[in-house]
Amino acid sequence: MDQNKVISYYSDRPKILVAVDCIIFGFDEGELKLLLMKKQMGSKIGEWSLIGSFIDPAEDLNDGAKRVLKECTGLSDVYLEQSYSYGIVDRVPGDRVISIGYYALIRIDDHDKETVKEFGAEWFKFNSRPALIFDHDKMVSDAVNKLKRKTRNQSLGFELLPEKFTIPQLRQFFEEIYQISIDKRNFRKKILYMDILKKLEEKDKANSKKGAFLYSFDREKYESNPDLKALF
Amino acid sequence: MDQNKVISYYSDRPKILVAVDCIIFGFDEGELKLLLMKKQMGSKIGEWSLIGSFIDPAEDLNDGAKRVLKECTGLSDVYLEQSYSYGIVDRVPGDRVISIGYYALIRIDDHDKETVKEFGAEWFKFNSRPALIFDHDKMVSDAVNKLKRKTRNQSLGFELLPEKFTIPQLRQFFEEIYQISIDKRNFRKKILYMDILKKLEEKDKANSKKGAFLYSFDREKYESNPDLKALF
DNA sequence: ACAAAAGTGTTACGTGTACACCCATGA
DNA sequence: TCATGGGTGTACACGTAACACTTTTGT
Repeated sequence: MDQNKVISYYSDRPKILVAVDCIIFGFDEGELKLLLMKKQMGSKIGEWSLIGSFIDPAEDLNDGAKRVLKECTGLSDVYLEQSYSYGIVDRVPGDRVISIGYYALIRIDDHDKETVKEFGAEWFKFNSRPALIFDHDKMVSDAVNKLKRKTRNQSLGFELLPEKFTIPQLRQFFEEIYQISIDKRNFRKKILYMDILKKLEEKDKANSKKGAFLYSFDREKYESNPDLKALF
Repeated sequence: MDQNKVISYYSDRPKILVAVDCIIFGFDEGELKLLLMKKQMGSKIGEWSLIGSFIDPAEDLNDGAKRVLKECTGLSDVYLEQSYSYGIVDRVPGDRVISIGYYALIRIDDHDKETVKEFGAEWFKFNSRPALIFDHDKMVSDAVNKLKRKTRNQSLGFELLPEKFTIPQLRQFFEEIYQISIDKRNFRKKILYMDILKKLEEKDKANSKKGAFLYSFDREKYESNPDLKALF
């Protein structure tokens, strides 16, 4: 028996269309945002949808999601994670398409606004986004739930914020994601106690005359103490 | 424009084989167990593998996973949840197969031992399971991580335990899943305080002369207080 | 009578939460 | 000088963790 030869055993089995859809989050002007586009082909042309693509048989799932992200934002080094797979037979009318959802977190400042525009994509405030085609609304809500869990247990929030941010900004970020209000004294106390922020010498005076000190996320310190559980 | 007609738009796109693989957990004799089978077709015949199947284009993903579970255990009303999707191009040598992992929790007492035997499946202690084919070991470790998280935040443990169980058994269950030891006084105090267990009049004398009272999970009470976070 | 597991309470400590005032600055 | 957001400290309540002895009963 030739154990090392690689043969196809399943070439006769029925195959299925596989797609990835990206739930792309951003954070800007104190609000959670979502990148969407108008559907340009197939059914439901002109309606709003997540940004996705079919997967080529020669392409890894993850690579497919990265490709989509690169195509529509120009970015390639962003936080990207698989969220959930959607496999109801008639989720896309007329074709059997399984879709794997990926959610991405990007700093809105960083990305290439031209690419987005050319691509026909648009940023929406999360709380006033349009209804989406197919099961994409479900995909979004699943992804935002993962985002909530992850921003709480891991350092994920920092992927959405700019490199330099103030503590009030960071607090606002959590307040927005969770739709709650957080005591500013306790928040500052805890986040500084965690010792995962680097205080910079600069101040950001965009929001007040006094100005708030800027901080940056200290990834090294974080690695040795990855527990953000009790922030609020 | 005929908006209601359902047409196939993507029939020319390349398709991919899609499979589901089930990570089936049980709990018995104080130990976490895993149901595995010897591969019977394709490559790697005779090596241990998760129990899976290809998905038919006319079958929902979830239904495929349910079908697999029914075929190998005879059970259809069990806890079953999607865990993660695996899509590296060469994960299965010779064919492009995307696999969606599902993990199931079953009460070992309940299931049909004959069906399992006929199917060629076998229960392994989690800690002394054999190496698995392809990326199935990764699938198992991803699933057990989800299991840990879920048994902590939700009531999931009760899906693995028998209908009636003692408090020492329940504690042993958590100790096994997390590989830690838990103070029995504190554990009892907390779990009873949560008020999600019904105390029965029977005792289980299997493990001691004195006997331990049996309890059952009170799903109704749980629904109104689904917070198990602080058990240990 | 003894071995083996079940069952029970109290205390010390740390963490979370609530809360009000001063500071710096630009207009 | 005043309006605005930034920044600070303390007291109390609560939950967690540590810990040792008694009870029951089959052999």
